[in-house]
Amino acid sequence: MNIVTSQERIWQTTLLIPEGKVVSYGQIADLAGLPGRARMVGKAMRAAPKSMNLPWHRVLRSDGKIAFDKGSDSAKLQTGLLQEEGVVVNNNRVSLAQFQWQPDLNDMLFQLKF
DNA sequence: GGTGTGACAACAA
DNA sequence: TTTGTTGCCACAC
Repeated sequence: MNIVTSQERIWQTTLLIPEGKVVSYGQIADLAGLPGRARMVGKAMRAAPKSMNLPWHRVLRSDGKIAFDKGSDSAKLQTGLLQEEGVVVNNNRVSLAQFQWQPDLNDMLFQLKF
């Protein structure tokens, strides 16, 4: 009886993404407890109401590219929002090695700092 | 309940 | 790097 829909879990997970970081659709799905359901994430983003202030712009494809066509308005908007947060976007794509969010592990490493 | 579709991912060439 | 294929699952017909 899981009354909570998949997309609600996806939204909650998406809200956890820190500024200046990005994640892939698959990663969101994974963190939301829905491995392999990357496409559901896209649908959830589309269905998400603006009022919840969802950071959808921090969600990219697995290779770091923005999910929209380069020329589209949405892609431009997303690029702008990311750059405002300090994320560098080149030719419609982001360097995941530099900006991909690594939950918990990131904090752990930061605290340990050997 | 079959079929097509989708803000995706992994893999091959 | 780009393109084509296949797997994935929810949703609309």
